[in-house]
Amino acid sequence: MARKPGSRSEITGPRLREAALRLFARDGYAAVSMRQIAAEVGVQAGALYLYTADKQSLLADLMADHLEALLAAWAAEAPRGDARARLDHFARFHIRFHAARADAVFIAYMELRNLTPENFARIEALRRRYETELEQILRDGQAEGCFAVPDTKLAAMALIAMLTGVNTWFREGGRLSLPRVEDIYVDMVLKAAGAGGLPR
Amino acid sequence: MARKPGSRSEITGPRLREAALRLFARDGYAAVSMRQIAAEVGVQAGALYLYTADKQSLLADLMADHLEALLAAWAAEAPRGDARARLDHFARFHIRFHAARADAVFIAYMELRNLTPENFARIEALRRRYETELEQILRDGQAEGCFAVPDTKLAAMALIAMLTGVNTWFREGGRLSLPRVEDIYVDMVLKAAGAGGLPR
DNA sequence: GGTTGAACTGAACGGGCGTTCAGTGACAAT
DNA sequence: ATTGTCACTGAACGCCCGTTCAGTTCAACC
Repeated sequence: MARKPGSRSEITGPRLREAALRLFARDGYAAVSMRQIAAEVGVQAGALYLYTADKQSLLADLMADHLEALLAAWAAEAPRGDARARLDHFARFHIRFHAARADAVFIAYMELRNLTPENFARIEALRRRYETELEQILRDGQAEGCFAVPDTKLAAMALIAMLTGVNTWFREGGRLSLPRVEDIYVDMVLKAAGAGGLPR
Repeated sequence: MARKPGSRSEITGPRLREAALRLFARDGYAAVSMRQIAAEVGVQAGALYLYTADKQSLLADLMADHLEALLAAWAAEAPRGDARARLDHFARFHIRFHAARADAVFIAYMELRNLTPENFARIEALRRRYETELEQILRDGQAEGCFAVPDTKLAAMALIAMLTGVNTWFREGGRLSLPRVEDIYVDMVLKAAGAGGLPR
């Protein structure tokens, strides 16, 4: 037996990426073997190398794709208006987007140290572009006088850490719905920025 | 050659733990071999098993020791006074304690999935005890009427995520001193809790 | 100074790792 | 019906893994 009946690269390729994403998120990059991934795909390990150069670039590509999708999704929303409204929008967008892709988010935050220096630089640049989006909102709000933030760079990182933290505990079907969680976090984010909370 | 001159268990034991802590933090539990740790200690791999039952409990013990030290240190500070003052104190304590033990903090947050279920339960219980400390402050402040938090449980996790995020970027000798960072974060934490910021 | 036991070595165990590659069966085009 | 190529197998490569253990050497005590 060599080629499997019905096998096609447009199917196996995506399946490889899905399996790798799920397993890397669950067990960690270093703890997952190519043979495990192959078993999940339903293929022998050697066949994976038709779809990725090696294990390292499989990880790097998953991370880069996630961050590029994040930036593209944010660019597509392109909120206008005053800084307060844009910060509200950013917080909701961040929670929603990250909740929908928990595995990719987890990998993008946990597996940075398993990247080669070149791949790390590529990924880190993407992450920084996203942070800058938030920092720009904070700077604008500071200029408009509607925020009171001691340091926009620190505040940007603090708020992103807070928002991303949702992923560590949020589970669909839990005590709170996602829109309710968004409300609560938007309230805290706006207050932390000195823009008052959500109207109650 | 068998026993090394000058070797003593009171020395090798701690050295094993220090090496494991540093290497686990830098490369991740799964990516570090017992032989690497042994080389760092200056000993053959087999000798490590005089000091730890296996690799897994080496990790679990490092994490448990860290969290127990955290709880003990917080208990020792035992702040009194109104909720606002205690929240201020908590934020400063958290940043200071975590900045001083970056490696242990990193491991305690990143290596949870490498624990056996029994060890995970042990560690998770310790972490939850710490979260409860903060939540109690928030509940007290809510009762006193000096905080305005939509959900104390979520707020506790949000604030801890924000405070722990300092460790991802803070480096001694950078743009901001640690006391200055504490001030900035205390301001954001108090505001997020609805208690106004730091007086300026 | 002989004895005891703690501290450690070095080799071995069975197994899994990432990656390569010659071979092979299934499909599409002719 | 034949051909060509695509998708995949299965075995192999050299290497490293966590852990065990018989043997060796040093330090301390009597």
